[in-house]
Amino acid sequence: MDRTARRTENRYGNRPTMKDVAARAGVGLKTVSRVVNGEPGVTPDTERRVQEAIAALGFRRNDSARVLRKGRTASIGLVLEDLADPFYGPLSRAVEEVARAHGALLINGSSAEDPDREQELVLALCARRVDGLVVIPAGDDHRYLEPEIAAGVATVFVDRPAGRIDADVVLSDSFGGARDGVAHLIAGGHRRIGFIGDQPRIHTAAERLRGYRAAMEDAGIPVDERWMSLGVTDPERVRRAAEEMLKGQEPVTAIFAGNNRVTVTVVRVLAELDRRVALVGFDDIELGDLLQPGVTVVAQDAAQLGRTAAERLFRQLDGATLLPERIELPTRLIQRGSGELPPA
Amino acid sequence: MDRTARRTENRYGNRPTMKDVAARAGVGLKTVSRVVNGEPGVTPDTERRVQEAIAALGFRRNDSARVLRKGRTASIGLVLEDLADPFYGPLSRAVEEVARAHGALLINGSSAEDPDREQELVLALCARRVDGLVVIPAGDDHRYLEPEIAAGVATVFVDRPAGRIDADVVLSDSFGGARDGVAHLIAGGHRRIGFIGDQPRIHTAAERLRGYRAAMEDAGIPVDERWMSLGVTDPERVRRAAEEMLKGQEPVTAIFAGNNRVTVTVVRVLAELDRRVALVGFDDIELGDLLQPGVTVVAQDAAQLGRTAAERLFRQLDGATLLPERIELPTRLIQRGSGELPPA
DNA sequence: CTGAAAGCGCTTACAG
DNA sequence: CTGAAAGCGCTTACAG
Repeated sequence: MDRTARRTENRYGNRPTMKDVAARAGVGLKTVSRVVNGEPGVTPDTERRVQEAIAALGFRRNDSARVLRKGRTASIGLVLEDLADPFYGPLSRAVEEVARAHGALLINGSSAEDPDREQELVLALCARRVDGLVVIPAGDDHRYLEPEIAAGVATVFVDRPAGRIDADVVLSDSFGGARDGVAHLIAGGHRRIGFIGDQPRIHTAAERLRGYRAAMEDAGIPVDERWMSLGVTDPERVRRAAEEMLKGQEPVTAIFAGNNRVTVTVVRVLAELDRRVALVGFDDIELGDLLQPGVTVVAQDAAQLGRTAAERLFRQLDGATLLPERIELPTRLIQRGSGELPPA
Repeated sequence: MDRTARRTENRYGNRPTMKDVAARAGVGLKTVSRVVNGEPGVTPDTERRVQEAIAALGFRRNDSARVLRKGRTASIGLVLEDLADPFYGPLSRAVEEVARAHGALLINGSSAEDPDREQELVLALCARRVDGLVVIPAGDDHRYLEPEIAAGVATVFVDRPAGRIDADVVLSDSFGGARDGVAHLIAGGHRRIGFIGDQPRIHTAAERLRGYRAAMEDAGIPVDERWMSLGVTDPERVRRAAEEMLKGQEPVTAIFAGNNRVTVTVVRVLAELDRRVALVGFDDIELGDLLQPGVTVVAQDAAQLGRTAAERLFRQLDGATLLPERIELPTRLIQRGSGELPPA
């Protein structure tokens, strides 16, 4: 190998380039490019010489350079709240599968529910010139994305709509799902029903609360302010909220949990109780069917959410001129026991 | 919105470049570069003019071009088996956090436990010139990575070692963890203990089986071949395997489940049974403490696995000349009831 | 069938 | 303090 003194201190660690391959094979640069990209118009003999040089040098095309020239990076960005939240697992995988089918790589990052961090991450992805973005927004003002979208970055929001810009969004029917779940509890005879949800600035949390209120109102049940608690979903806060509604003279007899994180903690709190309290949770949870009682949930299809968003993204990229659309997926009530417990 | 005729057929959608900014501000290209990168040696007045031009044009630096020139992409690749598997959630997040602390983005992809797909993905990442790779390998021959590593791509394997190359690896003590878990069952009086694990070609599966055998041998218990079942971890296969060991004259009285996927299915099978069968699972599972009985597990720290690997990766990138190392993290037996059930 | 030249949008190395 | 030239490793547009 004569690669030692080739370049001074190495970029990309001294990798051979098409130029090196061309020199070794005794052909022009463009011929190497043709062979590497499988373009026609190279005689078998020339091709063989080039292939040999490629193998001997261990050449691998630098897609960074290719991207610069071609203008598309064949990569998309996925910004979500927390890579470790089980809700995003199937969603991420679905996005990845669609991306893969379109030959694109997935750049993944978490906003940690922080609008500034979301923006920082999104703009970093734009600076890398991802072809498109799938965003589960943390913030409520996405005007910072306008120049990017105008410049051609395909963008689809998932799970929550964009703020102050008009963009595609794919979401679950949070309002309807919560309303149905709460109506189910009411149908079971409950009147004092608690709602524990995420921070009210988060669209899904607000929508689910709205669904809760609608179901209560439909049934003519006045809502006590103490039955509703919105805030961060860490176990301590949720635990306090649940305990608060469960004590006193007139405790709630049922709880609607606003998402999977809340449900898990409420299940823990209820397990410690000496009386039975009904529970319906938004989002399905693993093993929820094997608890005693099984956890009744309003399930949403996270994979379908991701798939729909990613497919929409690639339709944008394929040049379809689409007007921004709002796609809402239905939820499904799964009865497993906890939501069918009668009032104490 | 005027998104209809938004794109012509342009590259990067007609974005302004540093050249455009320079022209508008009436300065040289290099001055724009200085301002954009916060380099010193620009008078306040010049800087202001450039900033105005940047704002007016909506300029955003193209990191693709920057990368080509600088030689480092400030991105790392993470290849795992399945983005949707809860085991990888905390691991991914830990890798992301370390990457973020080092100013790098994370490109994420699944191998679906297919060696060819792993290689394809890894090489695609190398073609994008990621600075480093964190790989949970699906295959057992990674010689294809040799030229990449020689060219300077930092590489750390996680959860399973690399095959046929000498590379850093961070893993949990699968052998010791499984041995301890099985020894715990034996200490509880069990002698007919089943082992259901992943495909034997997967390192962790083989190691855990070895741990099972070691514990049995230490206790002087001859192992019946029918007590061991290795294969894919889809629910159908695991269910059949469990049912097989649980029937007949001399059924197993306890099962050791080789990973979280297996545990979840075995829990389901045991829940349908009219007799109590003990269970210890490798990997912790959410809500495992709330089942009846609670699921005893050999827990590994997935986040720590990811964090350790990523930190090691960046130490490589920071130029430390490190010999390939094998870092093994301890596991922890968590008793919750299922592993303490006596033999029938 | 083949290749030299120009260019993608930046940074580097250098000169003023 | 400022900027023109060269170059990163490819592809595009063109000419032979």
